[in-house]
Amino acid sequence: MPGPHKWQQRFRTHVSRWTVPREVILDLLSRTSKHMSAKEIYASLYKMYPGIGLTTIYRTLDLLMRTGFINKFTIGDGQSRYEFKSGKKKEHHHHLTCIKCGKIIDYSDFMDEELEFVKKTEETLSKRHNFNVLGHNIEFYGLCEKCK
Amino acid sequence: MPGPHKWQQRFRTHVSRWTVPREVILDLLSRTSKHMSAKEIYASLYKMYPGIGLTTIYRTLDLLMRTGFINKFTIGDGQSRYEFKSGKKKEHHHHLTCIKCGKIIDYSDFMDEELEFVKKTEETLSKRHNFNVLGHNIEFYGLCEKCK
DNA sequence: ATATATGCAAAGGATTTGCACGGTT
DNA sequence: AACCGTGCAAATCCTTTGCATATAT
Repeated sequence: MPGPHKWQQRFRTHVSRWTVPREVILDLLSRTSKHMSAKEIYASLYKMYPGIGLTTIYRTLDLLMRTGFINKFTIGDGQSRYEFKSGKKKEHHHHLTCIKCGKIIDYSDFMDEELEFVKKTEETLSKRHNFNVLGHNIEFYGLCEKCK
Repeated sequence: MPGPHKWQQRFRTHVSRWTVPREVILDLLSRTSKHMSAKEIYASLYKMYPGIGLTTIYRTLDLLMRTGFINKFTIGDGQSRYEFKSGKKKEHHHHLTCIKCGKIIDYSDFMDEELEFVKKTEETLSKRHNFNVLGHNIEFYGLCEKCK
């Protein structure tokens, strides 16, 4: 078990045990800007941490999503993808996906209007439906330059 | 093969052959307000049209999505869901999902702001990335009243 | 010491593919 | 007649579950 870590505190208060798999998975996601699938995370971690199991990755990702550390989304290619929720406005983005070749483009323009729209919607949905809103996914899809 | 149908024309110009499975699937989706999965569509059609295959349903849904008749989306329970794109403002909606029990709430409020936001985003994304934007999915997720 | 997390193997499901037959144009 | 669409069965692929072991607190 590595030494003290920046998330350990927050993690303990929300969840429970701070373990190596949980640290390395969260650490990996916080460092990449990619939308990683469970398999990709597995492949990436295997180098540093052979012996880690895919099952643990799925379980940890689910836990991290439920506790608000990461976002989960699906973009039609059959596998779920995950990304770190940084909280920094800069790093927040949405997706534009090609339904033919699977290409994903991140965009983070219009954030001022979008942010306002999203915030307002979240608040109202929370109240109206008594939901604890944890996150959102906004996706536009279509055919990219090459595929259309 | 049923008689002439309201979509036949539009379908032919965009796609190709007008067949029974294609008609019944599109017809079913146009009549329901549910977010149906392939399996549910299969079960629903089986009564009227025994002998239809699940494979055909998947292939037809994919075709209908690619040609802009329906929307496809996923909400975390592992299966894709489909809904008719009516074009009518009233019927347009987005989703609020509980990540624990899987409950889906449709909401169609804020449509004026949202519509403007969506339209503007679509236009800009189309230009900037040279995309043919076919649709969008906006989802908020969290814990519902019972699960939080 | 005790409750929780992990890893492996197997199970479960959704979706896709190959191929011969049938239906549209 | 030619080509496209369909249906079945098998194959794939992602994700979840059962259970014995290892680990955090």
